[in-house]
Amino acid sequence: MTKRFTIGKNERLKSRKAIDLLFREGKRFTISPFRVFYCETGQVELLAGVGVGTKNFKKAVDRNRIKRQAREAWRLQKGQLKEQLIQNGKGLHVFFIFTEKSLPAYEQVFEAITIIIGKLKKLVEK
RNA sequence: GCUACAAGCCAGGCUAUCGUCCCGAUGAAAAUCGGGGAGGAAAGUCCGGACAGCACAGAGCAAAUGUACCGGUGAAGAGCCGGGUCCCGGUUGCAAAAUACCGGGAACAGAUAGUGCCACAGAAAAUAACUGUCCCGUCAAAAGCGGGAUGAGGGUGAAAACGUGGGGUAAGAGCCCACGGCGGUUGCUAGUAAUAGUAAUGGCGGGUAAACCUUGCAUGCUGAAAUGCCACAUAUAGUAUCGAUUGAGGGCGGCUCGUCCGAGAUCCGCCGAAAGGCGGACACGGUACAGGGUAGGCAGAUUGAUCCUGAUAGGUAACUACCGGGACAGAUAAAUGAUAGCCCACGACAGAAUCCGGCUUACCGGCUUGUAGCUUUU
RNA sequence: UGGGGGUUCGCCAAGUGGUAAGGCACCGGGUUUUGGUCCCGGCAUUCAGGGGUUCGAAUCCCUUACCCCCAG
Repeated sequence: MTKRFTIGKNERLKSRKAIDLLFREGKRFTISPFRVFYCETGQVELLAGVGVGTKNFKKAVDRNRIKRQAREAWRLQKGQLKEQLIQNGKGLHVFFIFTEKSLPAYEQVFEAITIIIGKLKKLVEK
């Protein structure tokens, strides 16, 4: 119960192969600053990753900041989605890509992740 | 105390909760506990290395690229320190082009090795020609014409054939002389040297080498996604060629020696009377090509020419030697974040990816030291 | 990580040391009853920014900024 807000090594999308597969064959949708790729898997797991393009943000500091904000928002809100997956016996790979060109506020990112998780929950339910 | 400049240092702090990467301990595991976790520029990639692979395992020449006052320093450099020469600015002073002091700058080898270029203007942009001046001839004389001498007088221009004065001459010219300027050669003195001073000698034919170039020196090429190992995986593995001697010729970073490959010939086997023709298999190993598979892990890889600091010694200094103390992240889709509170100067530029030494650029503000100026007090 | 190229008027661009071509667009005038077409004229004081070499830089050199491309 206390370890719900984690984002450790085994909860991140790490394999290059899995990411390539996700981009090639996964489904996708766009919600304000993010484009989301997702793909259901057989094992019970929930892996996530974040990316920011060099084209929109030239400075590494800005890219790191957005990735950290997105990861923080995901960490705090993914609990319910994971419980649902465990109940249904499904797994899910998710990848976020930031598409805006200006630096966002943290609240903006947090709200966007809330909406995305709501949508993912509906998709899992089907 | 204030202002300006230069150099160096710091780069918000603390507490709580949640979260993250690495290391250690406990544990069968899950996990828990403890410790550590971006910079002065981590950046640009402008230089120099370390390290690794390939080539050569050699020598010489050429090309290409870079570089260029001298000495030192350092692993090395286009870095740093010191010195020289030239240029610019300031101060003192009646006066500072050359001379005193202070500060700043310099891609400061060569223009008498050669080639090219120098718009417009100007007679002419480097060799002359044109115009002019003077002499002679022609002619009664002048002009004109012809022959000869001469070289800066010719409005320009960024730049005009060492400058000024005198002599000299038919007219002139460094043609000669005096003073001054510039650079060459030789000698002496000082200095490690660049160079400076001085004497003699023989000159004074613009600029541009960040135009080509010449001279000296340096450099093999490619970069950690390099590279090595293990596991998985095709495949009881496809094609070509090699694993005897000589050798036209060809390749090896361009060339030569050198070295490697090599049609053909020789050799062996078969056919054939001979000439000649065909073949040198399989297996194993090497090389090249085609196709297929894998794309996980470990090493490289984070302590090294290390950095900071104190004392001593050497040195003008950069720096060096030695002794003592302290510090140093290590991921592999990639770690430092979020929330709340308090304090203050209200927080800039900005995020490691193989590692070091420099340079350059970005930067809110604060502190220290030095120099100069102004003001106050003694 | 390593390498290559570019930046000239509002847009497309030429210009390889000597007054910065040209087209489109724009502005003014003419022709026409009006508009279009056509004709004439105008439009770069800073050639991405800074510094240097040169008598003289868009051009040569150094440096900074931005943009594009390539290899794996």
